[in-house]
Amino acid sequence: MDKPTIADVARLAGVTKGTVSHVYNGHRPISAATKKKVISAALSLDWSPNYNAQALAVQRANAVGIVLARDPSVLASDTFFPIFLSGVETVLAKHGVALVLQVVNGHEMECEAYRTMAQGRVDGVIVLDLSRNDYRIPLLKKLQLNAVLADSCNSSKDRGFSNVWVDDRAPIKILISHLLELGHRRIAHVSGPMQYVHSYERAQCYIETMGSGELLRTGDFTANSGVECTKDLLSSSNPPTAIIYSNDVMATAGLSYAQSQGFKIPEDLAVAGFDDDPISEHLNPPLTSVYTNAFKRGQITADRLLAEINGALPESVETEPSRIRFRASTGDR
Amino acid sequence: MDKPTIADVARLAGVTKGTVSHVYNGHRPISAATKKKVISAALSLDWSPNYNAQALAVQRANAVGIVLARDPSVLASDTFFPIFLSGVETVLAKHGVALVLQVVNGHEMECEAYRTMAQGRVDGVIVLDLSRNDYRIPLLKKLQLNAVLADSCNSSKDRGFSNVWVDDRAPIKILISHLLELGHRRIAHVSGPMQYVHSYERAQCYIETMGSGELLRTGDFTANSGVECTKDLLSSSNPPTAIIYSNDVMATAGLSYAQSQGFKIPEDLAVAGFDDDPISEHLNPPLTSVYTNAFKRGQITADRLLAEINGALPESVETEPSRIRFRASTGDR
DNA sequence: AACAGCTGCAAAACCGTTTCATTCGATTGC
DNA sequence: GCAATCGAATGAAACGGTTTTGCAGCTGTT
Repeated sequence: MDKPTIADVARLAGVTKGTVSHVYNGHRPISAATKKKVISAALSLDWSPNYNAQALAVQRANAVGIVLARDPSVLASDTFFPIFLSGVETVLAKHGVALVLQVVNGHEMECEAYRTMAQGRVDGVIVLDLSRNDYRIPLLKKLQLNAVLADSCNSSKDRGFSNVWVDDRAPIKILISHLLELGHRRIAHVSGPMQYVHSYERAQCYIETMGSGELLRTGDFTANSGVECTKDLLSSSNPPTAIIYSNDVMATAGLSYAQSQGFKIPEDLAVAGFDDDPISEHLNPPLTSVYTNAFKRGQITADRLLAEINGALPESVETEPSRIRFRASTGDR
Repeated sequence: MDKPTIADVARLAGVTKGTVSHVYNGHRPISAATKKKVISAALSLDWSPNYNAQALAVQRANAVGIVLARDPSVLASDTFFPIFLSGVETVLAKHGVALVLQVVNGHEMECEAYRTMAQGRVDGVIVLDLSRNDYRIPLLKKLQLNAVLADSCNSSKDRGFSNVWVDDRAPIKILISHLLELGHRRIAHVSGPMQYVHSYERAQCYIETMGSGELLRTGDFTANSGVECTKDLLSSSNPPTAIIYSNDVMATAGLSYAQSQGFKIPEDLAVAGFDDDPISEHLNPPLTSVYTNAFKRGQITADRLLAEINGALPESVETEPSRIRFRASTGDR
């Protein structure tokens, strides 16, 4: 009734545990005859190697971790993460590696999560939502944990970790110049929290390109903050004619608010988002957004992490540039 | 430089490994003096027990699993799951239990995922997206895996697993009677795939309450299918004046499509969704939807699973009934 | 003073697998 | 025909903890 062990298989096959092990991992040549005996014994007992024992013996968990420090409602409206995750999983599945996911709130719990992961639970972690001067970097180094950072610029030269980055400035520049061509002069930006590298890079690029931060508002990626920032911008004495939001949830909420106040989109106000939520092209009007290829980034990130776990050196790799999906909310198509 | 082991701690404290172990798990009384020695030794070495070794010894992984068989884009637009997950994690974190998540595509990979989880990687699983006559139920029984099902009706009397269920019929009934009161007579329903219990229950209740399935269309929870079903319904010779969708993504896409065709919402068409996506109340018009309290359901589900892992018997528990958030898309507020 | 009953720790066995040094037997080369 | 070689299997020692057993040294009772 109890789960059979390798010893049971060995006994039934008339060989030793070591031989059974070698049959299954191919680290030593085994004669065809014994191989057959062992396999049929294992099959008849319905045996498969115990994960924890294996992990203990080879000192490898065959798992990687992701720690998310996010509020549930922010988590819910982020469409980047689940698609990124799918990409990660396609790669992990191919190598029989599991993903352990921890959603935490607060600095304390976050550190704790990394710490327990470092106790042999995972072989490495993927670090998302990178902050400028992220405190996790020294922590991870101290824990001697393999890690790959998902970054928004090539800032990790000397950090000793791999990073898989995408240029978050380029799409902002393109969006702005496109809006300028359409005749817009007062272009606003609703950013995410500035501690995040992605929010910061986008906002910084916006300021540099526009030459001013007058029409910059800082949101927090929630629908609520999208509405609040929009309200603030539109009620000013010299309101913008276009707003670029740092994600689609804020853009959608802002757009809907503007509509409810009688603004015609895009005639009175052009709107663009970021991350291209699958729903965005089905809104009314369809929302212009930046497609960041989250799936592929997930795959590349996982690939790098596995490589590093297998001994490769840290490396900085740039992923495919984001592309802009121009739609009716900016007057396109 | 290498990670310290329990033996290092024992040596430094001048005791044996067993004593160190007892200090940390309290299975035997230890004198205050030794306890102090051991703890200070552990602290100075920065030791903490190795996860795999512990798991092997106590035959418990201290982890639970979730396998999701979903297409990335469906995963991305599902807001139920991330919030449910947050609820699960709050409970797990409190008990130091990790979550291993596997996103798979296809029956084959799904079985494989459950199988590897059963090899000691997790102590139990949470089963989502239950199908009628779900093939996973016999599989899980065969694998002798603890499991809690997230169900949409109390159908699991004799299945031998705990289920945490919510009545998905009640909100449909309320929605329909509300729409009837508002004068609607032709009320349509866009469901999810009928193999899922939740989709089936909602659709079945819809048919029973309306007395006909004439205005029932089957979608797949994607924005695209929301548009297609809506197009089909609105282009019929006797179109509905109200549509209830089985999730908010389809509802939002359908609503936007109707608007783009010149329908005024809610005057020409009333629209309601399901699951109350955080963005829904910020749409234009705000979307009436069914709030299912995913966070709490996650907590309750995790609690049951942990109880069962600790020896409790399977049990069927009904969670707090869903409540309807009436908003302008149905002419409320 | 003898004996039972505690208490607190040491020692050893165990969890299920991998790995490493070794042995055994069959070939091969000279 | 004998040493050297080689492939295949063995047995024991890790891996890093937990749990059980056993023993020494007290305490307290009669």
